[in-house]
Amino acid sequence: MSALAASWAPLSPAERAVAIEVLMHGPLSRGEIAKRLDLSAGSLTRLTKPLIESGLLVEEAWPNASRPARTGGQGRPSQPLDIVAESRYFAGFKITGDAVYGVVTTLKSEVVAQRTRPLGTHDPEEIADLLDAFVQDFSRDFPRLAGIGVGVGGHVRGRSTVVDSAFLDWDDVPFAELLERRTGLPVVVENDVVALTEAETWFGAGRGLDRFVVLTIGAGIGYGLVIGGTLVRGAEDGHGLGKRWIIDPNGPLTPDGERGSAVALLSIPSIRYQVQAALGREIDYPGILALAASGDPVTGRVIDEAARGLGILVAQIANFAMPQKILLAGEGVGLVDVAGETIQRTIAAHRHPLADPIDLETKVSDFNDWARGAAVLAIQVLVLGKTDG
Amino acid sequence: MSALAASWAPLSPAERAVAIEVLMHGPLSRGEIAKRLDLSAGSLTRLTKPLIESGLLVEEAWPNASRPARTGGQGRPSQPLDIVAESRYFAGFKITGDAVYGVVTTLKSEVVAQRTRPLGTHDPEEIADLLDAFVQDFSRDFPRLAGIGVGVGGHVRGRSTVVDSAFLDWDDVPFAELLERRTGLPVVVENDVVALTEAETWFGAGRGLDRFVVLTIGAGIGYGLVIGGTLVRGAEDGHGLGKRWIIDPNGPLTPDGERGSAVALLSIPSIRYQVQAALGREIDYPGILALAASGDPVTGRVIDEAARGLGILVAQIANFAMPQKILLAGEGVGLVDVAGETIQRTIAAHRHPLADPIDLETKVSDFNDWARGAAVLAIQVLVLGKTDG
DNA sequence: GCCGTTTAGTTTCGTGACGAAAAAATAGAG
DNA sequence: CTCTATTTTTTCGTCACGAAACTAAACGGC
Repeated sequence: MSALAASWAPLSPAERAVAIEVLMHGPLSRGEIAKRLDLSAGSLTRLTKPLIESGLLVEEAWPNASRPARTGGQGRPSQPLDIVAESRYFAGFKITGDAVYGVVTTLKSEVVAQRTRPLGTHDPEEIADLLDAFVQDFSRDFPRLAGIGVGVGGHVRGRSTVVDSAFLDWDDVPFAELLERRTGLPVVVENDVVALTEAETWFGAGRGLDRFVVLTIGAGIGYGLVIGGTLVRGAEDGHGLGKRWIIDPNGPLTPDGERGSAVALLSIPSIRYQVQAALGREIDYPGILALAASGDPVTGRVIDEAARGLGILVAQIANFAMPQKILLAGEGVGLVDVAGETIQRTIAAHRHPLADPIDLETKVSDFNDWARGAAVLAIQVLVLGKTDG
Repeated sequence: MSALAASWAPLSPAERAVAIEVLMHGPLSRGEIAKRLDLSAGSLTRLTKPLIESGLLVEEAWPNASRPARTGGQGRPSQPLDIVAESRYFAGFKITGDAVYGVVTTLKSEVVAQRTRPLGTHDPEEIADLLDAFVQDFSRDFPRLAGIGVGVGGHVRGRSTVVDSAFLDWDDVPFAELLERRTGLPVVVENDVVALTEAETWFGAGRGLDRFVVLTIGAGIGYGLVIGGTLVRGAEDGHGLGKRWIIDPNGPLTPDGERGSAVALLSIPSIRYQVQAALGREIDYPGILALAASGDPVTGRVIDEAARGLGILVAQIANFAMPQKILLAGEGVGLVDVAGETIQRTIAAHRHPLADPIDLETKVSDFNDWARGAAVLAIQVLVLGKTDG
């Protein structure tokens, strides 16, 4: 069984399309898949056979005794196919400057285990050792680990090499190779925002949407644009777009980012920097939000400015990309709870009153969600052979 | 010959890809096309044969006596193929509220004739009659007219029906049908900005670029975004995006567009409205630009505000879409000549100093360029069977 | 309970697009 | 004139696909 599952043949383009369709849109009968992919019924018999034999798909089994209420029609009942979520497990990691976050997910991207460890070093070899230890650990519970995805803040080339990463101080580190040598498993390395956006597009808030934007607020500002269901790749991925994204030329100046940039206004370190400079003492981000919510004027001013900046950013994105949905994610979205009204008011001021309202979703995400995003990348690349990017 | 050329079989997807490759990237040998499209040499022999027989392509003939200097190599010389530009002619029209602009182009989108006529009515039937007269006229000089493209400001459905057009006061007019009935030629109707953007992507400033933006300034503001070499279509096409595009919530209020919107700041009617209100007399757009250039303070203030608005707009587009090039087109680009410095300064203020400089191209375009864009759409749809959109 | 009806899925067969490889064409070099 | 290099053509085998006939599995009417 494990040996059989291990020998998944590389999928043909048509098989891949079938697998993705089932993975993204739940159980589907052959006929339904045929309609969606514009193929003949005969082709679907042909395409699904090897996928079922290899264990990637199963015919959905009804409870032996009674079937679910028929949908009314007569005729032979359709036979929905579904992904065997547990046929393979994937490890996903998010590496920050301070810690490593690891998760194990099924093929359907459900997290079944997670673990965190602080990082005492930025040395690639040592971090690879640490991740290897994670993987060995995970392997005990999930022997059928099929691949590893790694997300880092920074620019990644060829899904394998970290070209540069400010948080880690890396420069052209072939991290996929380092980790593959240790674990013997295939490794996919990608920019963290790219990974999170892909994950949300396939399994999260952006599922099935044609146009979709992910905006992350955390140590930096991340931006992922999906058009036609596909992530738009650009040279700017992981290049600190947010540092250059000037929202207000007269805005605050902070150590990170240009004056008035998205990073300077919105990122957690910049907000802490501003508040701490004003208060004259150390305070963490949740503390700042609590202070602002309780009416503290100094903190409130900083948060208010951040909220206005976010409103402008969202309005600009909405104006240019016209996404069906904008997802705010990252560790800094608590801002929305505290200053949601200011954000909405600012958005309204920069949009036509008759323009379509923006579907703005906020997802309180932690670093494990980033790790899950990396695991989704591994699923895409390793199981389905998705190659672009 | 004419009969043969008239019977171009519909192209298969692979043939279409070959035709488009040759059309867009000049004369190419079979081997070169094979490399670009990732096909085998044998396939190229197969695919090019019917295209040559149908007269769409030719083997480039060298001057009989002497060949051009060989590229150095030995071996059988390659045989470049080229589009027969004159094998078919296309008519393109731009309909404004005041006039109809018509051109005739070759397959390579070279304009070989053009004509203008003022419009005394907005009645669809009468305008169709007028266009029919144009076509009859053009047909005398270019009997091999193969199709007609029509560009209108407004929202167009299915490349055939004008859903609404503010300038013409049309509402669900099946204009393609009206014109096809009269001329007997296939007609493609499309939003004018879409047509211009496609034309510039295929044959103009955006040729071969992956990311490209067209921003038009005229009676309104138009925005065309090309990603991955393909125009991004959205529900907003022709829906007056510029009216809602708020640049400065405290900006001027004019009859068109929302206060401080792109249209209110930049469009020709809005600029004229502002200047005329201030001067208390009628003045045309070139006159305004001349006044501003000569240092008139009243006009200068309006133009300055427009220039700053344009700078912000360009900076936002650059930040968000990261295009390799932004093309400013339309009848209102004269603004750039007069206030180029202000525009550049404003762009710089809203961009990081280290961000890649923006490749900003200005094209002084008149209505005939819009008409040419419509002809390009007809080429895409009618000859090459491009169906999306 | 048997039989038509209906819908889902399978099998068979023919077509067509493609690549691999051999062959032909066409040039320059010696 | 022959050899070699390069492009193009031809030939042939493979494979993916759709059409259509066929089988499977349900329901309802009698």
